[in-house]
Amino acid sequence: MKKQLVQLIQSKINQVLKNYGIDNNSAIDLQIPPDKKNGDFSINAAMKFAKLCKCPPQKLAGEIKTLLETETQWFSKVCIAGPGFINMYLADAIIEKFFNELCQSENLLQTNVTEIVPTVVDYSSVNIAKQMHVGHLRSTIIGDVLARVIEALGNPVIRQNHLGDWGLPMAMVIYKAEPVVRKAEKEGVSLEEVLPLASLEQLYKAATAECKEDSKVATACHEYLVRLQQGDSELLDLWKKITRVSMAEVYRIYKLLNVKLTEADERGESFYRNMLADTVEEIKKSGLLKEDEGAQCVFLDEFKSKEGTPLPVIIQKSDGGYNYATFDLAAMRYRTKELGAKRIIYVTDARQVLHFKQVFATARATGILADPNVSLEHVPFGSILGEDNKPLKTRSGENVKLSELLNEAVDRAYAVVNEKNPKLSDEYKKEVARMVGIGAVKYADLSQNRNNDYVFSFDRMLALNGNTAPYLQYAHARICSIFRRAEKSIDDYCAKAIISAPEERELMLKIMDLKQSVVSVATDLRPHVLCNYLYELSVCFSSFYDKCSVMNCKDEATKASRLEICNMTRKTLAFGLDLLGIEAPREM
RNA sequence: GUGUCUAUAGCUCAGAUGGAUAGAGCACAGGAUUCCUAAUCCUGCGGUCGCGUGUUCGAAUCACGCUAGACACGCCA
Repeated sequence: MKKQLVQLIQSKINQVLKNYGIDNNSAIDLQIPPDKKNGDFSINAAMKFAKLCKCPPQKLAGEIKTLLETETQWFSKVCIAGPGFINMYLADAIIEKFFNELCQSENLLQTNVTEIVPTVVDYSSVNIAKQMHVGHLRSTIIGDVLARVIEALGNPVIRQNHLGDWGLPMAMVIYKAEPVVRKAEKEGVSLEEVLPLASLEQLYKAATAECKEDSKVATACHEYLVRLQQGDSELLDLWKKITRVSMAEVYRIYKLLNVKLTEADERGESFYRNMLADTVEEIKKSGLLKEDEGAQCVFLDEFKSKEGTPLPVIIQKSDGGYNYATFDLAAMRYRTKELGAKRIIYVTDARQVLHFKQVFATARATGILADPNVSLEHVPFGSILGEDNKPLKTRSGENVKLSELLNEAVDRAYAVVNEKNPKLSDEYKKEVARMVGIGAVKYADLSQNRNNDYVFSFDRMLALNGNTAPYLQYAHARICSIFRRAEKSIDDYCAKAIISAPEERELMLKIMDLKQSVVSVATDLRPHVLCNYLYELSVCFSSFYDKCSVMNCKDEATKASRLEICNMTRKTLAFGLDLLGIEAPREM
């Protein structure tokens, strides 16, 4: 509806501007006035163009208004307010018309794909032999939402999990784990049993400590690294086993989090290990590679450190090894060349902004991108803080394990479900607790502008009121409850929607506004815009629920219409929540 | 030292690309249930948009300066 409306208004404005000899090409911004009394939509074009036309904004607004008023099937009222705003009140019939069209549509987004952009989303990026902790939460869930949203708009999305699965830390773990693996093999015990991720992490920590104290261990680990890099088959075999054991646990958490990453998306650092030398060669061809203090570096003018000294991007270390910049460059080359990416999105914490600025600039300057027009976008996010406003840690100063945090959320959610709806079966309560608890953690994160740090609080995220997952889920469950009462199938209900109350009208308009927020998330990569929309939708629904009874509605046509409005609300909510990777129970 | 980000109601936060009287939730005060889940709804209270200068018909939003905080700045990722 909005698209047609914009076109209509645009043509009217252009008609007026033509009289002033102005050819307008800029798009108008159709706004929703903050106060509903000022209409359904408003434009400020008269003020914008007043200067160009050398004409007072009020006069210009009047001329536009006169033209708009002729469109009686669209508007019930058009008026001028304030310094020259044009406020438009839609006719109920036009809302009904477009709403019913949406009801018939297969796709809630009514996408007509014009431009397909193959997109790589690089997120989660867990490390092998380390348990997931809070630090992994944001990348994992924000990246997952972005991938889902961009995909929903019709673009092919390639998820990439850039695992930390190579280098010295891995050599150290292999060094320590080798005897354990051998023993298990001899005894025929499953590796996951004797060497779960937690104990792998212990081995890594032990190795780090030993390397510091004992230079023999450090040397041994370094030898393992060299053997690994040379492709020693025994060590590669161990490496592979450790990776699988480690990732098995990660996938348990992905599943709990409802995150779509799979083994097919794994492209860790190890994947690029044989492309690094080539990448360096390619960079060398650009003539930008310079040796400095023994390391191979690229210096770019836009990056200066203190006192204006140049800031390098280190491509190859003085010992011949590579570090993360080179892996990222090799990955960019692979993604543009082999995966055909036109857009690459990196979801990492805000501390890496400089790194990505440098790596992006290096990639463009050295010409290693197969497609120089590829859009490279870093999506930074702030930290999760504890009550003390410092990065969230346990009392002993350790990182908080993600599995423990999620378990606590589910436990707390269970307590609430148990209190609020004790009649449910225990099995179902557990199911609801999982959806609500996990949903709450995810929603609390996603609903915040990702740029900022936020303080983690179970109490706030599990609140039943306000902008929280349980509030949205409750709205969804209430709708399902109505359909159970009405004994109608919620999955294929269909009726004509008509407006008989202001709450219905507002809810219908809100439902039709879904696409705008989804498009905004795909463009600006800020999931909280969608959260905000879903919250407002739920508020509209709750208000409707209160004022417009469905079951006690005597008029059959109105009742059927309200059921349809409920149906569309539920579909929209469920769809939006699914884009956020959050499940919505039908009863809670 | 240089750079990036942040500062909006008592608290937690929306308001990017300039527009109407700056919005929500929590908290606080009051009200609503013979009726679909009250896990709800409605009303009220609450603001020098960190400070200052500038640009503009118009600034929370843009520019410059200042203050406070977080983070980053060569061989970790």
